[in-house]
Amino acid sequence: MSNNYNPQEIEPKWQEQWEKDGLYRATDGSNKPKYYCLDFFPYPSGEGLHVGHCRNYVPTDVISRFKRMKGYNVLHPMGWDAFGEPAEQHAIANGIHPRQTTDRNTANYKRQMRLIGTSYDWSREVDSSDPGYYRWTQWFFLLLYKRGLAYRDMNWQWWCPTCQTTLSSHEAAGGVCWRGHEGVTKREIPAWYFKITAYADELITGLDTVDWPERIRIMQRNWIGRSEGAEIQFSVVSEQSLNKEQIAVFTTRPDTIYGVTFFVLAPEHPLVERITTPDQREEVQAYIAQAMRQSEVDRMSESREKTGVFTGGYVENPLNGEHIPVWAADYVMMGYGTGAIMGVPAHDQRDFEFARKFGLPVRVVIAPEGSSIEGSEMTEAFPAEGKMVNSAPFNGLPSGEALQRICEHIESKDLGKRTVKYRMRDWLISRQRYWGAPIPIIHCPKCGEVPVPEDQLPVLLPPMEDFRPDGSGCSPLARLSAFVNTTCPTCGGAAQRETDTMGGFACSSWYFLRFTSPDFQQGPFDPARMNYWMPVDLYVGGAEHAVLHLLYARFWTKVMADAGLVPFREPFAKLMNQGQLMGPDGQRMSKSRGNTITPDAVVDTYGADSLRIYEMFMAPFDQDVNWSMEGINGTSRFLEKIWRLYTDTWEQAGNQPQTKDDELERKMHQTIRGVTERIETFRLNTMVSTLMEFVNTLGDRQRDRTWKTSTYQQALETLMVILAPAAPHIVEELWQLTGHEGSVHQQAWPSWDADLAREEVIQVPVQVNGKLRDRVVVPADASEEDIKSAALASEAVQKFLDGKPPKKVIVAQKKLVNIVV
RNA sequence: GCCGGAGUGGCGGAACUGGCAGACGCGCACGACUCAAACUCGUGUUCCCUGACGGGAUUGUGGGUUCAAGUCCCACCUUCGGCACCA
Repeated sequence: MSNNYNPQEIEPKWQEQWEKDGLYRATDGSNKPKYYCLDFFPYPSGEGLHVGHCRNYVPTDVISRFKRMKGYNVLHPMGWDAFGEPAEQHAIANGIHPRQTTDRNTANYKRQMRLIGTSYDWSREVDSSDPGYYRWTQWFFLLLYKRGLAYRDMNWQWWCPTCQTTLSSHEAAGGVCWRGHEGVTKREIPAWYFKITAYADELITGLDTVDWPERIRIMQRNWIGRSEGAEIQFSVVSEQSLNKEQIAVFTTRPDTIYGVTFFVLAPEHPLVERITTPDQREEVQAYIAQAMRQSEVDRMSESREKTGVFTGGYVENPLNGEHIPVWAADYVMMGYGTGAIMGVPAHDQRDFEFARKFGLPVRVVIAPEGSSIEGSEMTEAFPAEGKMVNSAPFNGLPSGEALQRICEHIESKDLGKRTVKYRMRDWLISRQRYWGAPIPIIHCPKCGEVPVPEDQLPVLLPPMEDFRPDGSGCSPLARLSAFVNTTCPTCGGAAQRETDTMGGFACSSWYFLRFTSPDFQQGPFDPARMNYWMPVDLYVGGAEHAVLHLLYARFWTKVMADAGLVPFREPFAKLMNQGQLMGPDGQRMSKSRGNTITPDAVVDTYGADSLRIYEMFMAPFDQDVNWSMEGINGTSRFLEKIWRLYTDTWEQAGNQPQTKDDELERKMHQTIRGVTERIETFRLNTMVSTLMEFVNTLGDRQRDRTWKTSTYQQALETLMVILAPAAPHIVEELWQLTGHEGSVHQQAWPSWDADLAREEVIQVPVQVNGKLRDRVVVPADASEEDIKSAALASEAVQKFLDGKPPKKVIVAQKKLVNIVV
């Protein structure tokens, strides 16, 4: 046992052996407790993995290995989110079919994941672009359709001219498509939607039942954007007093209704046309034309200066009968609420800016407690609560109470009602692209929309030579008459297939279920196995999916629960987000910046175990950190030190008489405790430093030549086992070299003895007036009284007492003594 | 603007419920080994004063609570992320 540590030799050897032995297979129907540890479904890009991705895969692997040793039946699967625009875009750019590039990329990802020693159960690998998989994605589409949660609508859509496709509002956030292309615009196209808004409330309340980072839960709540308020009907003032046209506004502040001094319609609002008076027509039309020319993005980014135009029309305030001028202005959005607002400049900052710009009156109806304000003198709106003024029957009430009273009044007079609005829109699922799961719908001239019968699934994505989008607003599939032309499943007449495909987030909204039974043919998953494994116990991935995938998957799960398919309403019990790993230059790693560090390069120089340990050691799991090439030297040295420890001392350590080393034994139990607790709480950086301290202690024994004890040998045995999750290869090799049978990864995790871990003597710091002056050493079982007298007896302490009697002596839980003079 | 996280040595970071600030590692300096270097090992390494003993200061800034504050409270600064005319 004298060869050198050579990770490049031993790592592939063990990876192959583990694979052959099926060491990481999850067992269905075992009576062990289960643990489902899942990584976010990766999209296999052509660039392959860089060390930043390992920040996700290494920790989940450590947890999985640890849980197995703790006696759990662990499901730790991996698969590919293979459909989607990026694969197709790449294929178009390089003239290779996405099937080929996808297969090549997944093979590369898999190779790299093996390279870093992950323990995935590859027998459960799934690929969302495989017909055996997307058959069930289509099946779920039909489930949603049958439950009234999928519908086709003609509407203005977000459109990315680069991707030549429509986008969901989530994917178009900020005017930049989620692939990073700027210039997202709107286009009127029929498209399919999922009615996620039907679950808006439960998507908020469900967040209270899961163990997720607060940050993500807040982001989801904000995204859904629930606001309570009232819809209030204003009637249009017109010559013909019969048949007064009603126009509703949504407001969260019905208490400010007496402060309405103008009324605003979104430029797209259908009423604008009708309410505009002849003398204002020209001006209004010019304004609308100008507003419509700008994309919604420009309208938002321009934000500051308000614009608008008076229509010449008036509406009547339903509470006090006042006639209020109606304006059209683009700070009101057609897509939210009713597309119309009541302008209350005194109590809303946006309305205030608008009023000041156009010289509209500002009427205060809520005064701050104990003072008064004057509309003409205000420099900003007063949005807070206060006391009602200028509000006829409600004057003097606190505004919060007035809000309720006004709502009651409005409801009793049938002028409106309390409602809840959400910022979140329905989920646009149509993509006018090739590389996705075809939407399983047939358009029949006689029967209308007809779902493809389940026994005819999957609707196969047909092979195509040229699948470039043509800008027609239709998917390239529309050019394939053999695909499009079919017969209606209901009437048997000639009909056409839907040619849109589903966006990739459909595929990833249920994949975690497929892993429980990837071979199942009678449904998307085997109910028995799904019941055993689900929900996911630990879900780990980047925070960038906070409102996309994580919201969609929760939505689908709730639909499945309502359909009786699954017995839970939240799929991911615990979620964690790894911190980002930046390049050495502090920039996000990317090929174009040239700062990418690949696991291949690192494994080649240092080995996978060094990489794994460094990934954990460099920073807390959820913290952003820069890669450092010097830093990894340290973890590499750590493993070499361990290797030498065994090669130098193992053989003789095994032949020692039964001599004990109490201090080392204590350190060993403390280490087992430390490592166990730190893995369980995901503090993997300090788990590594705990192991380093232990190895340093063993190194001290070797150097001092005090290592020839049976305790030392026990310590070496223990070290292999507790290091196994973090550095699986070196430990497996040592396990074999030290003459053990089987795999170290199948050993039981050791327990610690609290008595043996306890120190016999303790060092108690002594402070005088809060400043450290001395430390006294006392037996661990000393009473507080003993500690106190030992502290007072200290020479250094006496010096600072300067003969004066202590005013107060505090002995804090045997941890510290503070003497106050 | 609003919401959330984070500010600790030259660097990454540690400090569980308020109780020895700087664990562990990197880097650096000196020493041992070597003809020499690398590796390895040892010693030191927050800053200031001191030859030393020793002392003082110190967790972004300012205040507060407490016997005791990196940790709790208030205000502010910086920085990173999210949202951003959502009525």
